[in-house]
Amino acid sequence: MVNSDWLVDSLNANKLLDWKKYSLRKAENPISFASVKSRSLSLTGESDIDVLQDIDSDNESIDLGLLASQKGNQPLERKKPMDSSCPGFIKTYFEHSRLHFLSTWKQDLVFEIAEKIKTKPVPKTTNRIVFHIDMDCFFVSVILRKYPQYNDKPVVVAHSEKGDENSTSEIASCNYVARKYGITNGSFVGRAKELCQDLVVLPYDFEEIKQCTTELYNVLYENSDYMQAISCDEAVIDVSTVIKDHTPESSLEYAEFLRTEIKAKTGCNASVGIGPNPLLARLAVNFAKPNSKYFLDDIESVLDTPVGKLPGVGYQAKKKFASIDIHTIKDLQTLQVGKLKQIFGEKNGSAFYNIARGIDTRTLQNKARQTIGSDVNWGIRFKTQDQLEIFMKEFADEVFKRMKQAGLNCNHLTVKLKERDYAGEPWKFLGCGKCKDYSKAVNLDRIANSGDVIYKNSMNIINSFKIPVQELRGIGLHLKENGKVDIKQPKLDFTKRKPKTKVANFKRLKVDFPAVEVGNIPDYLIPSFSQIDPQIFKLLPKQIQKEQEELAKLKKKPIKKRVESKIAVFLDETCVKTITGWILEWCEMLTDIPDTLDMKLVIDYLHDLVDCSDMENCLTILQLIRNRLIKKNGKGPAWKSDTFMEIYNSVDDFIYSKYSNRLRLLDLD
DNA sequence: ATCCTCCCCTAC
DNA sequence: TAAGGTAGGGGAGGAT
Ligand SMILES: Nc1ccn([C@H]2C[C@H](O)[C@@H](COP(=O)(O)OP(=O)(O)OP(=O)(O)O)O2)c(=O)n1
Ligand SMILES: [Mg+2]
Ligand SMILES: [Mg+2]
Repeated sequence: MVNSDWLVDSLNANKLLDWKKYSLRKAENPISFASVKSRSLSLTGESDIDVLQDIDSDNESIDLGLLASQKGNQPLERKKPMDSSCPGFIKTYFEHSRLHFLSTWKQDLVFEIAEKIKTKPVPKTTNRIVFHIDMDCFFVSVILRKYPQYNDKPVVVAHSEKGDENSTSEIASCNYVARKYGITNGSFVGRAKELCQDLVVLPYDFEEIKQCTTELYNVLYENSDYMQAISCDEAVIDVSTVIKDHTPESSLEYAEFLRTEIKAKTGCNASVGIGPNPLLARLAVNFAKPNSKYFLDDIESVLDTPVGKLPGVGYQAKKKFASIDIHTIKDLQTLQVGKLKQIFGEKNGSAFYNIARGIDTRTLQNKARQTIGSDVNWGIRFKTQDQLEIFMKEFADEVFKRMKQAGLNCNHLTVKLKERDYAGEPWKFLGCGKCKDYSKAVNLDRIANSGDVIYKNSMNIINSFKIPVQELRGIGLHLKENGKVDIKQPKLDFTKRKPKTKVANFKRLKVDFPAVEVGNIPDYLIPSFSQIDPQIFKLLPKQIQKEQEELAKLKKKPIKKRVESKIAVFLDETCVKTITGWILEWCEMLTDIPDTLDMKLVIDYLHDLVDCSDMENCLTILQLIRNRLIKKNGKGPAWKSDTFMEIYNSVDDFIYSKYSNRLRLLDLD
């Protein structure tokens, strides 16, 4: 029941358009799929957009961003809207984002069911009876319990309190009365108000919703053989043995029993689709709604169903089908596999082929998540780099927090960016509008062990795109475990490069830590001194040798810390400080051109800092080295300045190779 | 051929 | 005012 209006809107003018013009434009310039590739979609005639954009860049953008800066006009001023340039934005944003709740709830449910279900036997895969249960207009049903006077009114749930005519607030859920007016989940309040003057807009009640979900899930879990969590208002259950007699009547009767239970526990209506597999059960629930049940054991009985109703057929696929004159399941059945694959690709092609025939062999599963990430594509407005950095610090901390919570040890970071691709303000209040999308990933070379590691790497990636901060409209941070990457020795000491460490070892980290074989702590976990190449060790200045031996004794402690936190701690500031100390002592002790191996160690270390995006420390150390090797007045032995320049140039080259940025000597001041 | 990176699409 | 998130599947096209 998802509506794609906003997507179309955002791809278009990104402006607050008069609704009538809006509808006209849509009617006159239908989207043509055939000619364009999705990346460069220009959906309507350019001239229209330009004209309309001009109209409101005059009256709207002035209106929106009014700051309370003028001193004289306190009563009249409008507050600056809370956007990403305000510290603390992230928190408020996620507290109010229904889609954030939807996603996190889903993850929680999948996790909970996955744990609980281990005690139940895995059902057979033949002769199944599968129920797909979905609450009717869930968010609305929940809030209507508090407002029974609106039961028979057209009702939606949205943030818009006043529900005024040009509200760009999105409707999370609308009841079936409202649907008669053409309102759908995902439409905008303003538009919905136009379609229906009497529309009642009610607020979210996330607490109550969560409560209902718990009740729903309890009923389903207790009364089924097996279960797959789908969302906060939806689940699939296997009832093949619960229902003894595999007749439609028995199934329907059992469905009615579940619906009654759910109604009793939640006060809300559930609908049930019944089928021999999850696909047909899913299709059946469409026919069951609202407030009923439907038995569907053969796709042939619903061949008139529009292809758009099929799972996996969304906005884009629907357009593709329309463009080749395929409208119903029956139409779809006429297409050969080859044709489908040609249009939708290998996998999707054969998926659609099977769906059209009601074929679905999937079993019910609650798969553990593999990635964790977050996106903010609303309210992203920066004027300065500082604002961006403050935001990113909060964002990185948030994502790191979630990573810990999820129990993942991620070593791979993806940053997603949206860059404004229109003039002025977008159509939706603080929306991202039509954007160019970018993403870039890095291997962290270590498990992300602090918000700071994520922050630094993110900033490097963001900066490498060279998008003016004012143009940013969306930011995403995503983490995963990249088992294919060789986990290198944390290279923050003067250690010889460690040969590749096997993935298997890395994987054990989170499950069975620290039970690693060989009777040793795995060496990729510890900046280990025992593994320093003895030859290199000998070459180190005496002072350093001694310190290393001392430090080696301390090294066992961090392990405990890791066990507790379940997160590997590879580096911390004290570690960097210690090594910086060694380097500086070494600088001061020099009496002649340094040993090449010592040079290499120092340079490697600085490269490592660059590698883990710790530019700050890298530059600081460079600066400290320079201060020790080059006098302010420029005098001093040539070999000293040569030594510094060799280090400096090497680091500069390395940074350039990685980020296409040149250091300037000025940066060190 | 197969893999990798940067996307795009879908569902709720 | 308004809160357009998130995870997984998969494809295009270049690298290997
Ligand atoms: N674009 C959307 C779609 C859904 N939801 C939320 C609100 C819905 O109530 C809930 C469940 O989604 P459904 O697709 O099941 O839709 P409803 O339950 O609202 O209606 P239906 O009776 O069609 O299931 O998810 C949302 O916030 N935004
Ligand atoms: Mg529902
Ligand atoms: Mg649902």
